[in-house]
Amino acid sequence: MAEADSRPSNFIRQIIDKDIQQGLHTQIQTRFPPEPNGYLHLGHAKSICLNFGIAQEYQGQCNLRFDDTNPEKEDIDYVHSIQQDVSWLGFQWQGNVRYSSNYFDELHGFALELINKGLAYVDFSSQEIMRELRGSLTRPGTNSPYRDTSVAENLSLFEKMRLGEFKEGECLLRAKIDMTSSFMCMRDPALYRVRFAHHHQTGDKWCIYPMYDFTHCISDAIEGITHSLCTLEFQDNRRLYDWVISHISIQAIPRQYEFSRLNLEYTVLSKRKLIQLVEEQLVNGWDDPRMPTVAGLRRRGYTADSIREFCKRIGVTKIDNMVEMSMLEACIREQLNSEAPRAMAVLEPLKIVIENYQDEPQWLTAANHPSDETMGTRQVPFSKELFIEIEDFKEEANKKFKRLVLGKEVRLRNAYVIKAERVEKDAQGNITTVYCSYDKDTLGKDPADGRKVKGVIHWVSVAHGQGAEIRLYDRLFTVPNPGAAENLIDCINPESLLVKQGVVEPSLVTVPISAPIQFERTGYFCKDPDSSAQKLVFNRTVGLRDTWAKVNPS
RNA sequence: UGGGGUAUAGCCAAGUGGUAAGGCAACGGGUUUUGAUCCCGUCAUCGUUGGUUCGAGUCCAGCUACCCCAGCCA
Repeated sequence: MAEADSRPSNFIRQIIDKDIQQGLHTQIQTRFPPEPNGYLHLGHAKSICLNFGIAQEYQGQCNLRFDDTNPEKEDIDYVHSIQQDVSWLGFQWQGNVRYSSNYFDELHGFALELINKGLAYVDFSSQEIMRELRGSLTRPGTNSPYRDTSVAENLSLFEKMRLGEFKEGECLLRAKIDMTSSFMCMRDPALYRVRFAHHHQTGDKWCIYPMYDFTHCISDAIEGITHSLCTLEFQDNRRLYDWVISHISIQAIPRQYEFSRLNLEYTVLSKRKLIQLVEEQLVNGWDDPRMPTVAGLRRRGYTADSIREFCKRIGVTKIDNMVEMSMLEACIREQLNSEAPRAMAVLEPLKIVIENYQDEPQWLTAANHPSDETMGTRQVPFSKELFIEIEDFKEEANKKFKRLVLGKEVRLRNAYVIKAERVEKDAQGNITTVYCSYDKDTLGKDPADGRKVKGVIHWVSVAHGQGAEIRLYDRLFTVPNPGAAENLIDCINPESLLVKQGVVEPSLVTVPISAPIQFERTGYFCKDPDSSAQKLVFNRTVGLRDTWAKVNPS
């Protein structure tokens, strides 16, 4: 892939350039901070490419940090899959994997500092009361009756929280900021809540867990993060991020910058909705090839290169966006066009018999790539009985149809020119066999008499072909923006997965799992992990660009 | 009706006061034993109104549209 790329330009890099120019930093430090509550998807890939990409470019470092402050939603399986996906995408984090939970002791200490400064208090208001006192977007909030509890009392209360003396929901630690702020997140936000939950990293050590807004900025500061990059919905939270950092005793001053999250047509990129798809079994797990997850795309046949290229092409801005699927597809097609060896496979077989071919089967030589000779050749068996695609034959057709037509000629890819002589049909009138003749002087050359053969079709020898299950994927949803729909299930595309029982040339039996391959005239495929010695299974990664389908929709 | 943000082509996106990059898509044409690839060509005055300036996508003001915020989620 064209990696000889010019350095991407975006507003974040411009900020960093300026910071460096002003001598603010000697080294750039970023972080990728997923919550381990699901698999990584393309939206995360965008963030990963941004954060790790910036670190690479500026000779800095990027940390991988699990933002694991909510044990009820998180799971160790996710921390494993996330590490695997980041590595697969081609990035290496600095040192060990970090966890926000690594800092629970320090976080606790900073909470005590805020209490001691009279900037945090324990509130026993019910959730309903608290919501009422918070006010609304246009109406200021009202101070809680617990707001003026003494420091000593708060210290004691918070310690009791930590010791498990209060029930979940009974109380929480809040920052004392401003109940009239126009930033809702500044109206005395929660800092710690009580949760008697087992944590995948800290076990049962804690029964109080810090909130995101309190944790993230401090974790950034502890790790020496210089530029903390997140998505647009955290813009308001930046005020709280800065407030926390400036009211505790910590040296580093990380700065938060926000960019717009990725939206892709005909899919969803929200962890909540992806979890729904998996849990309600609308797809076959997180790595279902229809999923926009890194695991799903990988199984589908997308390469890490192509995903990185995609992230480069979509850019980084603060503009709400909806990227077309064609952008993603162009990235994988570009790479696979140059790298995938070619082969022949018939998805919906129709038998043809070449009546004047009386020889034994012969092995023809076929190029593995039309323009890259270094990819070599392979042998393809040719015999009297072959399979071609059902859609590649018509009894009659206009001249625009460049395939096999009764009484006309067509080129068999890598082989001879044949002519359809007659058809055989079953009782229902379906064509069962097409009888043909071949021109034995057309192997590797045009007919000597100068007649032109317009079309080329692919084929597989009946006797040598191997049966294969071929899975064709289409968009998961029927609407461009399923995320905006009332009900996700209503817009699931019932034809997002079509299974064909096809036949493939023998060379495909031995291709490794997940290696890319182009089925000529059909698309790019890869062998699925479901394949076994008894059963071949191929996934279609993406079809070939098809201008014929556009002028001739079936 | 409060606050925070954003508006450049069908989509993504450069542009940082000097006369609108690039990619995707689309549409023409050429090559082709993949209706693929490849090659050539076509495709915008910058949400809107006004102002400043010799000169405005870039600066200023008003207007409009869209997104985010009232979790003990992140």
